[in-house]
Amino acid sequence: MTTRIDVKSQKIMSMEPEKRDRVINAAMKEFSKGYKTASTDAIVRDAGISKGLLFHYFGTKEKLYEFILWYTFDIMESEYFGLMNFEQRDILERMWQMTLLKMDLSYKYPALFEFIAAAYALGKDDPTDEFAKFFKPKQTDIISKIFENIDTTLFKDGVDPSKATNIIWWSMVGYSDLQVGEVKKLADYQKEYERYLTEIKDYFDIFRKVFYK
Amino acid sequence: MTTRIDVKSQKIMSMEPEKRDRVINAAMKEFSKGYKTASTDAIVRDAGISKGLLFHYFGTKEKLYEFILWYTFDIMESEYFGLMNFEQRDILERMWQMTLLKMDLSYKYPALFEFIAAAYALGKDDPTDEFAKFFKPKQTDIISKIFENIDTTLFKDGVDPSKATNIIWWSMVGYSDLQVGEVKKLADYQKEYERYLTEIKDYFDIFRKVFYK
Amino acid sequence: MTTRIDVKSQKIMSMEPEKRDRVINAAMKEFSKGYKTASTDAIVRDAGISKGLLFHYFGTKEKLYEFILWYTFDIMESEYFGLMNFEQRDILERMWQMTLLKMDLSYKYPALFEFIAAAYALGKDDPTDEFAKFFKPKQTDIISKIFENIDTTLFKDGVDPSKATNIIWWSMVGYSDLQVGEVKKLADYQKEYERYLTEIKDYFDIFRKVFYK
Amino acid sequence: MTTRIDVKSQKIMSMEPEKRDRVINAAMKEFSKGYKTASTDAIVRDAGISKGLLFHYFGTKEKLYEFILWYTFDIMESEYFGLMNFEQRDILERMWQMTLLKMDLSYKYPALFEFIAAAYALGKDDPTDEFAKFFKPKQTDIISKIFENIDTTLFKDGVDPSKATNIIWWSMVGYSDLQVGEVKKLADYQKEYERYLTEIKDYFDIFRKVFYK
DNA sequence: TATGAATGAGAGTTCATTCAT
DNA sequence: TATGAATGAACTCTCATTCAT
Repeated sequence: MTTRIDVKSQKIMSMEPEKRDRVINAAMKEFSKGYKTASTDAIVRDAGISKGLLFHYFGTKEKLYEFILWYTFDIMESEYFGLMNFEQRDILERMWQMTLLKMDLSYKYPALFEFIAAAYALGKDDPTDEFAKFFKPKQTDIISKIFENIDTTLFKDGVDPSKATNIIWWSMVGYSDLQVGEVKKLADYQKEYERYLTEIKDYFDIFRKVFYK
Repeated sequence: MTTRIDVKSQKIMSMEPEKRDRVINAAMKEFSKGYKTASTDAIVRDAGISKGLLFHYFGTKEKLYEFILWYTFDIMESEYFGLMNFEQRDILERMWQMTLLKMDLSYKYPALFEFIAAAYALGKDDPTDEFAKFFKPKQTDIISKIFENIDTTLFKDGVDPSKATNIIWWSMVGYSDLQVGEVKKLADYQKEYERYLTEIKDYFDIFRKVFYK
Repeated sequence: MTTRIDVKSQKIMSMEPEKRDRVINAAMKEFSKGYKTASTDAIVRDAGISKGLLFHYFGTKEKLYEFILWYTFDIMESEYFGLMNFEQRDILERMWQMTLLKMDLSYKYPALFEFIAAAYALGKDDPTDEFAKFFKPKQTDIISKIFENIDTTLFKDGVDPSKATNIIWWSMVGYSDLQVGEVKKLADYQKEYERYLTEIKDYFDIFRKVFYK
Repeated sequence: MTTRIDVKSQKIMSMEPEKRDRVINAAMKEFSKGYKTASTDAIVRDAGISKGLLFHYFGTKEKLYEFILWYTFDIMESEYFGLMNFEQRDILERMWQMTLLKMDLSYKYPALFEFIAAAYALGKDDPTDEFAKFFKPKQTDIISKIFENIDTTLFKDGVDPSKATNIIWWSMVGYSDLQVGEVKKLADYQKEYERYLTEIKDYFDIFRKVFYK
């Protein structure tokens, strides 16, 4: 299937929400190891449900994976890109928003970005190639929207705004990857939240200074 | 085992070089999917050897993986970091060197950087956790060496050289990831080589303009 | 491992008893061919279970073998040596008891003594060498207990009781080996039970006549 | 095949005798572990020849095993049973001869009796069932010849000569098994030779005393 | 819904056997 | 003869999936 799944209409949605969240988080965490490496046994153990129930709701491991993929995508749309204010034409302000939203999401779905990273790194591991066929381009669309309609007049003359924007983006990604590596437990994260924020702000200050008029 | 393997003294080294390269490249390519997903059947098919021979030389899938890990590391040491001129204290020049070296390596070992990326992304998938225990820190050491003893006087006042350096690094990584995604066949690569080089040079020009005095 | 396994606490003990017995008897029978020759396929076919289930309960062929080894040992302790009356100081009476107990065991576990014989003959085939390390010496201890504290005054003067005892023991073993070779099916065994008993009694009569005062 | 092999006319006999003996002894030793467990690699390593050569001479592992089986049988016929003096009607004298012959054979072919014991214990392991079909009955024939035409008048009245003979036989077997277990190295064997002989003589003295008039 | 014992196709691994040299 | 690298069928073991309860 290449078509997008309607996450809301899936069987799993009839499951009691608290239990459902356990399943989704367990699956997200386990699939961060890659599709094949992920064990359905580990998922049910972590979620505290039986093997049979998992398959009652999802049918196959592949469908479960697909569900998590689109569920993740929905979250990204509604709680990440959807919350962004694209009226803001200052790309640095726009990205600062993103940073805040991303940090909130990391807090809410601890395995979210690790899962997405694994899904990216392992396009070939994706059995249906669903990710490559639809997800990746879609993600790219959204990302390009981030770069659309920005106020290029803010940039110094002689600085290509598109390349400068890439640099800003890659730096955010790079910093964020560092963080993902460091952050393992929620507790740590809470303690470090402020420190991370300050540090990111420093980078934005640099960008403002060197790229902007 | 946490100890480094002496790649040169492995059984496989007694194999006829042309065949050996086929095996190594096939394994590198297949393991880019992640350890578990990689199929020994696919490796032997791709390398044009029998199942038995693969296991005659490597014993287990895990040992084969470990070999590729350290083989990769050796390449990186001798043909990447080892060839860098650390006398060059201008960080932009230093990174320009790296870029050229990296492009040559991509050309020689088509699956090299994809394999490394997968090994990074899937630390948990690494059965021996060899990568986490030794490889990653070692890589980090090398990377930090890249940032050592650079000429900070070249930077504009008010630009933190360490953060600026990070930005340059992340941008290179980001650009390189884009490329890895695009480049699939050797033919394409050769055609695009010049274009990539020009584009990277543009980024370096920007960095020089905005970060340097 | 050299340590003894607690047979009662093994996973297999949670299996439904009737099925468990089928598995144990099938394994005992198959391992009578020697560890390597024994096929897990044959065991599951004979026991009427699936491949997966066997490995669910035992993990590896080796652990299954080890289990059977110690299970056998437990039987021998509790249903053979444990039931002997060592108060009886007349060695011929003592061995007569043993003979009866052994015949009952053969009846209950058809492959028991064949398995033990194979385990003895193939110490080198024992992958863990468990048998050599612990089982054999232990068996020897028990056997020596059989020869302890016997009433040597019953023997004629000029007959070394220790050597006479050895002769009795070896004769029992020899006769028993003959029987094991002959007995294949339970049906036969039942028919022949009485005949065997009478014949053994004849040998004991001889021993009594020639060795005792 | 159920037919006996003519050992002398086998391809291997054209091999240089010294090398041939190395092969035969290595095979005998290795097959003492049982047919399946025995490794052709171990045999060629031990014999100091190449894999190819072994298969050049024997074709298959099974044929090698069969050869060793019949070679063993030939030895037993020509250097054991063939050397016995069946004119001697005193069963104790007859068995004393056997003991001496057997000890000499153990000395000459260190793995001979271990191999035979394994072949006996593992009739089922014998892939062709050659042993069960022909070898075992033949052996039994020879053994029964040992018990034929003996002077029963030497036995005390009231002692069944046939049963007494069995007792003597089983005792010899039992003692011999003990020895096989103990004797591992040739050096040891030489040292212990005299001691073994004396001990066996003691047993024969007992038999003479208790069974004979 | 909910369980988890049971299944079997598929993957890794071994080793007798072949064959180019 | 003699070699040993190479082969592939057969074996052990794994894990997504099913199904009786």
